Parts: sequence; C-alpha cells; structure tokens
Amino acid sequence: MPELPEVEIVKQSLIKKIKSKKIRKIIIKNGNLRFKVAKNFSSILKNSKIENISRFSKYIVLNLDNNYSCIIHLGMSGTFHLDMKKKKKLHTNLSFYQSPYLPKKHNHIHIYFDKFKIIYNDPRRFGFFKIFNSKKKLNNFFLNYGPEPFSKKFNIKYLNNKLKGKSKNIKNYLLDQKFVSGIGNIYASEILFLCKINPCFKSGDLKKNHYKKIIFFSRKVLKKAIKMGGSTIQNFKNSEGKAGSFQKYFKVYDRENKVCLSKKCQGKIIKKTISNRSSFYCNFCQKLSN
DNA sequence: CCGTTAACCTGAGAGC
DNA sequence: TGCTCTCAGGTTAACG
Repeated sequence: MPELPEVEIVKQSLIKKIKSKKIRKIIIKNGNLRFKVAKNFSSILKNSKIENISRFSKYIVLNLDNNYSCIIHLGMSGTFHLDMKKKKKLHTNLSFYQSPYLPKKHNHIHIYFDKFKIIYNDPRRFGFFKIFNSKKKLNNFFLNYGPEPFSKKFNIKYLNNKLKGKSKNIKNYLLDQKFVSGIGNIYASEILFLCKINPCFKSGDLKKNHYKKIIFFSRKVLKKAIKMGGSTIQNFKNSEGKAGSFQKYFKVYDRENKVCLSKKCQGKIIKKTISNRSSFYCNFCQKLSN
C-alpha cells in the first residue's frame, strides 16, 4: 500500500503510541510474510525498550535498547492496529488500508506493551519484519537504496550520472528504489504530471531542465502528501476520523478518462500499463517529444 | 550489463 | 446470488 508519505504517517503514529515503551510479549500468529519472521524474533524483542522510531524510504525502523534494530516494510497491505484492552473495537488510527475492520485472520503479529498491544495485519503478506544486531548491519542494508527525494544527494549531477545514455523510461526509474527511494506508483504518476514529462519518456533524453523539475516536484508532491496525512484509497475512515486526504489532490492517478486539471487543457487522462504497472497521464500536457 | 516478465498473496469490484 | 476475471499503494528472481 504505502509509499514514503504513508509510511511517514504510520511512523508518526507509532512514535506517539510506542516510543520509549517496553515490549512485554510478542505473539506471532503467522510468520509467513514476504520473508519468514526470524525464529529468534520474539525472544530478541521481548523486554527491550523502543528507544527511537525512524523511517527510511518505505521502511519503519525501531531502534531498541539492546543494540538491535527492527525494520518493517508494509508491502502492499500491511497496517498497524492499536488494541486497548478495555475497548472491544480495534482502533485503526495507525492504518491506511481500506476497511478499519480487517478480518482477524490477517492479524499476524501481536506486540504487547504494559497497557495495550499493537497488531500487525497484512492480508497479502507482502510486508516483512527484519532484525539487525548492530547499527552497522542496519546501515549496510540501506546502502542498497538510492537517496530519498529530500536528500541533497538527489541533485542534478546525480540524475545526470544515473540517467544519461539510459533507454529505460523515466517512470521506471522513479519506481526504482536503487535510483531514488520512497516513490511508488501513485506519486510517480503525480510527479511526472507536474513535471509535464511523459512517463514513457526515455531517461537518456532528459535535459537539465527536466532534472530540475523532477527534483522540485518529487519533493513538493511528497511533502504535500505528508502534510495531508498521506493518501487513503476508497472510503476508509477510522473511529477517530483520521484518514489521509491527499487522494483529493490527485491530478492523474485513478482519474482515467477524466478531464485534465491543467488550465485550458481539454485532454483526458489516459491509463496505460507500463512495465506491468498502471500509469496515468495527460497526452497533451505530457508530450513524448520535447 | 540491460530491460522485461512473472511470481509472491488476498480481497474488492465489475461483468455476466 | 454467485461465478469468473481483473486489478491493487511493492519487490525481485529469472529470463532473453
């Protein structure tokens, strides 16, 4: 489900609820996630205190007081639910996936604290948890990833180095986490629309002014999405009334056949499958030749 | 090395 | 009501 903004919001929710708290117990109902949950996962996390919670790209990072770190990827459908013991309903203010009442059969991991527990629910099981026994190993894991759009490393020189001479289209690169990390299928389409660059545009043909736009609008779109609480697909609304609202600002994503929102443009948004993922764009605003 | 495809899963929604 | 089909915010092994 989530791209950088949504993961950022989940991280912020987790900070409010479980930062500086001690994990008392872990129950794994189904460890068959994208990667199998490590056998020693429970024993390592039990009785550790969560010192800090951060995020890199689409990963949530829990730093524990026993030198271990736990990274969490939500895949397509991973969500966290807060379960106060006294109340019967699951509170889903940590969740961004469709219904707030997901079937319990997908409640795979239960993490207990003194007064409540949080539950990891993931119908498709593309998410995963992974632990590292040192900061160095944690950092090494992230060395495989490109900079986030916000990073100073994501600059014109970097784009030129990576993209010159390349035949692969630019949409593909925006989704390539080794090139830039944190962008997913929704924001890739949104960013390219604002850049007025066709998703099929050959990366090697991009010029300096294209690079500038990609850098500028990547940051702008992701920042605004974070400000809006991320994007929430469908009519999801949780018991506390919290849901992301960036979907209201989609210019192209999920707007097939609708009128282009650019001023004076009468074009209709096209949906096209590029490299097995849907892309949305306006043929008039995002010409292939320019 | 490069780029593309299929695969990993379940559930929602469309069409019949 | 129910069946079948397609699609979904991600990643990556395997292939040509």
